[in-house]
Amino acid sequence: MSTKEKIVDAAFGLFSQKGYLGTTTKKIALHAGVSEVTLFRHFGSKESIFEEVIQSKSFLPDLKNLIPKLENLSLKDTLLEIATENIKKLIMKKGAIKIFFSEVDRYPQKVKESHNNMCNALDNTLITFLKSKKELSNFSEEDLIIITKTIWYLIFGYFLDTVIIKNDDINLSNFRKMFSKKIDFLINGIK
Amino acid sequence: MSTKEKIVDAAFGLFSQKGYLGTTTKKIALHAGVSEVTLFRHFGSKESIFEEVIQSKSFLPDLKNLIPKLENLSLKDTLLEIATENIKKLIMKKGAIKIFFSEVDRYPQKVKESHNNMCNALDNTLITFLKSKKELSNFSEEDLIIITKTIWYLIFGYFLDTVIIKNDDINLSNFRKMFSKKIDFLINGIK
DNA sequence: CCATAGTGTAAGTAAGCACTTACATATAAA
DNA sequence: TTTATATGTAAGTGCTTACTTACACTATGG
Repeated sequence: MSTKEKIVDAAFGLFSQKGYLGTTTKKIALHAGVSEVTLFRHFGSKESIFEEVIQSKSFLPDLKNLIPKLENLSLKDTLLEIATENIKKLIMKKGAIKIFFSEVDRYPQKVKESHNNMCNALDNTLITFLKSKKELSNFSEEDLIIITKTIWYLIFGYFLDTVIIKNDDINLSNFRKMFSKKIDFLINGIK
Repeated sequence: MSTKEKIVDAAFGLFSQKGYLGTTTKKIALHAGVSEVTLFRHFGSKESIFEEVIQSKSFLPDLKNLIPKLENLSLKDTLLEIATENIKKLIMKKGAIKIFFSEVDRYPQKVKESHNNMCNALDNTLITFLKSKKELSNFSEEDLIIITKTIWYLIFGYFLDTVIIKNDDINLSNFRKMFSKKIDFLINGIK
């Protein structure tokens, strides 16, 4: 791993745990296993380390790779797979998400942009996919958007509640059990 | 308003916008319209100002006041009223919620505690209420918990997405329209 | 052998921070 | 009038921070 990468990795870990202001260049250097001067020689300032971190650690969800696997599944199983895949992704990117939340006001544009990209990518892929399901063929575009948001909020709400706030680990099989029930309710209604 | 209150209010505003480390005692004093020394005479340290802020600005949702109004409504309208009431509350407490999110790692116990209290209060009131609805009499306790969480995540997810991340204002009538559809799907199913 | 690029150590700088001290002022109760 | 209480101003202390400068070391390629 190059010196630059070591620095970015260390900075990422610290920023996500302690926030931007709670992280010192000294600690970044220490965690990266380099001297503080080296850090400034590579990046010039703490600010530009942060920018590099946001750029390199932000992410787009890649539902596209998942779609082939879903062709022959029922609507319920499909949604369950999508939810599982996404919660895994969220867990992997926990650090980045924490940074986004605590630095929203420091870098409003970047955070907003990144969030919008992420959501749009997710929404579009999911909507396109839902359109192709015969069970949902009678729904309007508008309705599908609402259904998509519903599913997304269920995943995101659970993630924030459990991982970010309670800081518990997610047990994937428990998550699937829970989510499976929620989807049941959504598909069949609670009435 | 007493000097103490002025200080706590100013600190609250700044903490929620800039975070704990991003807020200086100088700025708190300035915003409160008092001198910095006065601030230390009252609280002794920045830390204890923060503690006062968390204590005085944290909140429990009070669904209880709402319940009488809900007696004669349909399940759907009931849930819609509850959601509306809660999103209003969340908006009012936006600042406190922002502080919770950005200071989770600084004060894990307090934030966790506060969050758990809030969620439990909400869950319990809502579950008790749902139990009383005849439409839901055939559901188990476990199912009702899941339904409760589903509703809560829909509200919370929307709030975070719109208010915290996008920093948009919530148009209550739009929210109700959206949420009404989501509840329709939940009650009647999407199949 | 020499030049270059990347690194380390040590020391320091200027600024900002939480917090303190000393002293003056105002108000209101005794 | 005196006294206690709450405030303000001004100055300063000690610490930490991001960032700099100067110099020495090592490895690699020509």
